[in-house]
Amino acid sequence: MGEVFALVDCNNFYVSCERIFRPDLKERPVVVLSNNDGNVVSLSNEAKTLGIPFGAPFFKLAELIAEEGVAVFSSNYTLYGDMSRRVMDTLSSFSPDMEIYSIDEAFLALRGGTDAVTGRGRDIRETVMRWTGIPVSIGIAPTKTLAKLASKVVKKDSSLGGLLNITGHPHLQEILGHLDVEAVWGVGPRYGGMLRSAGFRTVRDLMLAPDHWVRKKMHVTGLRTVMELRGISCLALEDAAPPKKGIVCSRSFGRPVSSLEELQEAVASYAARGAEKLRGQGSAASFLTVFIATNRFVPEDPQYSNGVTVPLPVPSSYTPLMIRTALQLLERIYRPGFRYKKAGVMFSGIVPQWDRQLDLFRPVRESERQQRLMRVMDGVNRGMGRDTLYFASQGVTRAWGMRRAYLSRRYTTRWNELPVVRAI
DNA sequence: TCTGGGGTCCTAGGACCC
DNA sequence: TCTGGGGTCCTAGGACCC
Repeated sequence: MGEVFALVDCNNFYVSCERIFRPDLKERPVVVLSNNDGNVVSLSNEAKTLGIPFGAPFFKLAELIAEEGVAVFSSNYTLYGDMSRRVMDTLSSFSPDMEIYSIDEAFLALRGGTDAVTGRGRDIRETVMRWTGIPVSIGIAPTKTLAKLASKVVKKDSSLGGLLNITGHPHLQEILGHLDVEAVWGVGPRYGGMLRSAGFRTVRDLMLAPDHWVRKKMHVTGLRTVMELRGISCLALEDAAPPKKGIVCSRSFGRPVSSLEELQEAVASYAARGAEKLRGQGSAASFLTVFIATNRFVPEDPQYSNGVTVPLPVPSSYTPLMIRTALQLLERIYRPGFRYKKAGVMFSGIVPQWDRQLDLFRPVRESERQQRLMRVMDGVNRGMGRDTLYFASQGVTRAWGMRRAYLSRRYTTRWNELPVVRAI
C-alpha cells in the first residue's frame, strides 16, 4: 500500500526514435552518434551484442560497421525532443505526480496495492508503445534509487517482459546480492573502485555498509543513496523543474578553425542560443564567460585554451547585448596561429527576469522595448523553426558547423520532411 | 581527417568581516 | 610562555548523471 515510484525509461531512446520511421531496421544493429559524428551515444541491442561500447569514437569503428552492416545516424535532436514530448505527454495521463528526469526517463508516483500497481505499469508500457511506438522499461519500488535499479534489471532480463516491481519482493536481498555495486544510481567509476577495494562488491554489500563509514567516504549524498537502498525514501519527486543555475552553449567544430572571423560567428551563435535559453526559463544572467580551445587529442599541434568572465552591466537576456559582450571577450583571448576545435559561451549568476535590478542609467522604456523585440523573435523562431530570424554576426554559411553526415529527416516537426507511405 | 554537450551537488580552503 | 573565535561568501575541484 501507500505510494511507490515507477521509473519509466525508454529503451535505447535515440535508436528507437530512428526506427519508428525506418521499420526496415527493426532487428538490425543501429547506432546514433553524438554531435559532430564523434562518439556512439545510443545503440540497439543488436549493436551492443556486436561488442560496440557506449562512447566509442566513431572513426575507430568504421571497419566493424561496414562488415556488420550497422546502420548509422547523426544525432537528430529535433526529432528526439519531439518524440520525448509525446512520450511524456502520454505518461502524464497516468499520474498527476510526475518528474521528467531526462529526455528519455520519468518518475511517476503510483498508489495502491502491489498487484494493482504492477497492472498499472503494464498498462503504461502498452499505451506508450501504442501511442508513440517507443518501447520502455519500468522499474517500480518504494524509493527512486531502487526503482532505477529495478529498471536496470528489467533491461538485462528479457523474461521479465519489460517490468519489475520490487515492492515487498520476497527475494530482494538476493537480487541485490547479484548486482555489481556500480549499478547503483550515484555510484560511478571512482566510488565503485573505492567500494570494491573496501570489500563492498555488490549492491547488497553497500546496502549493509555502516552509516558512519558511508558518511565519511561518500558524504551525505552517499548516505542518502544507502538509505534509499534500504527502502527509506530520501529523494522526493521534483515535479516543477527549477530554473537552471548555469547555462552553457558550446560545440566542437566540424573542422579546425583558425580565423577570428569564423570564431566570431560561432561565439555570436552560442551567445544568441544561450540568451534564448535564458528567456525560455524566464531568467536573466549576471555574468558571461567565453572560452576557446584547441584540440587536445592532437598533441603535436600547438595547444592553447583560455576563457574570460565579465559581469554584465545589469542582469540580462537581451541577445544583442550578449553578442556584443561575447565578441569583446573573444577578442581579448583570441591568439592567431592556432587550430581551434571548440568554443563556448556560459551564463551564470542567473536570476529571475522579473526581479532583476534595473539599470540606473537606462530608461525603463528602453528595457521594455528590448523585451518586446525578443518576444517577437522567439515567437517567430518557435513557430517557424529555429534560426528563422537571427543576427548577421552569427554568420550565414557557418562553414565551421557540426559534421552531421548521417542525419535523418525531422519527420515530426517539418511539413516538408514528413514521412511518405506508399501503398503498392 | 577523426574523440559530445550539457547539467547537479558537495566539500575544503581562502578571503574577509566583526 | 605566545598569536581568538565564529560566521559568511566565493571558488576550485571532485564526484556523479544522462
